[in-house]
Amino acid sequence: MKQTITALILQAVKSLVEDTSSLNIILERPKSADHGDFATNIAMQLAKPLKQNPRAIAQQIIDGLPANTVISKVDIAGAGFINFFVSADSKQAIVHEIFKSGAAFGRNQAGQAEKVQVEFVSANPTGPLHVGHGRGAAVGDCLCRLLDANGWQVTREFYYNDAGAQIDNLTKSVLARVQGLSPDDAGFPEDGYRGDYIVDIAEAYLAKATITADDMQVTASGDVSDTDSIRKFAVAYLRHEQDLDLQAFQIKFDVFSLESALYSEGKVENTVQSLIASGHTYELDDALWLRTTAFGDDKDRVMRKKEGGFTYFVPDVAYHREKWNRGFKRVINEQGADHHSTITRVRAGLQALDVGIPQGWPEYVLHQMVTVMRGGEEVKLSKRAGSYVTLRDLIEEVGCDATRYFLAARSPDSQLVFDIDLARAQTNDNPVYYIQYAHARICSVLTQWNGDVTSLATADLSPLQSATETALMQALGQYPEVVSSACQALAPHMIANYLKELASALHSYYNDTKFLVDESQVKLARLALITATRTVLRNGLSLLGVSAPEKM
RNA sequence: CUGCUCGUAGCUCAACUGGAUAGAGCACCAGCCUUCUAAGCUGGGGGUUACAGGUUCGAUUCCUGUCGGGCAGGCCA
Repeated sequence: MKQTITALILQAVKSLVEDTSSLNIILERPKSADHGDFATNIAMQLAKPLKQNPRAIAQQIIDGLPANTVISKVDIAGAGFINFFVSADSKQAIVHEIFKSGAAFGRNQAGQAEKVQVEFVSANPTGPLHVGHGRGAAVGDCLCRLLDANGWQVTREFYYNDAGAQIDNLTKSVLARVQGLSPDDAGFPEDGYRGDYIVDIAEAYLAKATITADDMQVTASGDVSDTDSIRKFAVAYLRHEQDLDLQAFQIKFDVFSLESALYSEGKVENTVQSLIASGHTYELDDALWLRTTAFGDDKDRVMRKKEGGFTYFVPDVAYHREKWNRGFKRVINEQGADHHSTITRVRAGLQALDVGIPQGWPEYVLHQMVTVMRGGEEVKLSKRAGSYVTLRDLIEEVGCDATRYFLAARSPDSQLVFDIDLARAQTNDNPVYYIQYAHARICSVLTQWNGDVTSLATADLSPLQSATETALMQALGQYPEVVSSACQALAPHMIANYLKELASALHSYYNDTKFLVDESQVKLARLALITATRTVLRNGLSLLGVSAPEKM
């Protein structure tokens, strides 16, 4: 529809301008129904080069429009907008189209089945997942679903930082608990993790428990001085806990990558050697530096410390080189905004490898912090103090659907306030129910009709003429565009906003019009329309990973 | 101090990436169930889009500055 009208405008403009190649005809959907179904600002764009009044140009364009059956009326409005009113037939056609495509309606092939990897969550195995991880999980998973709907071949990946200082800290903390120490006792690690889950780990360790996580199985030795066993057990224990968190959130990963594997397989050392060979490093003060300033960083960064270990961004670079070598021409990292300073460093390291990795690779989607409120006060997220809201608690309190929706329905780059009392007390007022309710209402009507839904595919739609019906059909027609632009902007929240609008159009229709009327032709047309709406609600909700219940 | 980011109704958030009279939900007021689910609908009040300039036919959106919040700025991760 949009393309058809754009082509018509282009035809008309060609009679006014010789060179149309630089012209970008923008067709948008006006907010107000008075302004038609589509509008273009092309006349205003042309006003300057043609040195004419925009409204006069608009009139010339209208006069030059080829004959067609799509447009029923054209207006000039405001400073020179051209408003197009689409004929009723053309609007109704969307219903048939949805019946034809079904679950595939809204999907496109823009990605051309190319590989894309999305890394998200990637929490350190030092504690259960909290709300902040939940936001990353919800946004990341929706991004994957969006990319899939846009024809990409998606790999979901979780990266474990299971090497380094924080794991040492975890080990020390568990060791202290195993030896019967409490955080207030002398000898408990100063920066140790104080949460109760450390006690759970210690008890399981002493009970010689066996833990299965992803691809590994670990049995505790129970030896109170065996730090190596404690380390392995603690990491496995927490990975298992995180698996359960993700399971409760209905998120599955295709690949788990381990930082420790990068070391044991020599890939970190390899990357360092490559960087040295490329000539972008130098020795200073007994340390090895990478000249990241050559790639846009504000200062050079240490790679190998004086004492010998590598700094954290070195394995990060090695890891991303691996991603590149695995054939991902497109990689998206979904992370908390507190990691933004690593972006420059990782990209600089990859550039310095001189292996043809593009400058803006990988892409990043950063989400801002989640502030948790309880009892009108902010709950500080402190892993050390052990005072924080776990993702699993949240899911148990407000449900998986509501939690996912709440965390994905907002633009990632604005801060999010998660009021636990509100989410718990007003479960029924959560916007997700508004959308699901629309779906359940449609299901209920169809159940009472008790006819063959597939037969509606060929229903005569000409009775659909009212304002609420027109508004609903227009909303349905927008869905494919929303799927496309949400993917381009890497903005899953656009889907959530769209679904709210679609649900609103359905509820208005429901209250305004009775569907199960005596007159058969009218009844079938209306049922066809709401069935098409149900399909789009389902398709949209599935992009968010939210269920579409038939009863509520 | 420097960089990134955000600032929209009392609160939580939108605004199709520069469009027309800035929209929803909570909360407040007034209506709508003998009719398909009232977890809904209709109407009303509530705004100098933090502030000051600039760019242009047109700015919540882009640029500059100021103020305010968040996050970074380790040979920590």
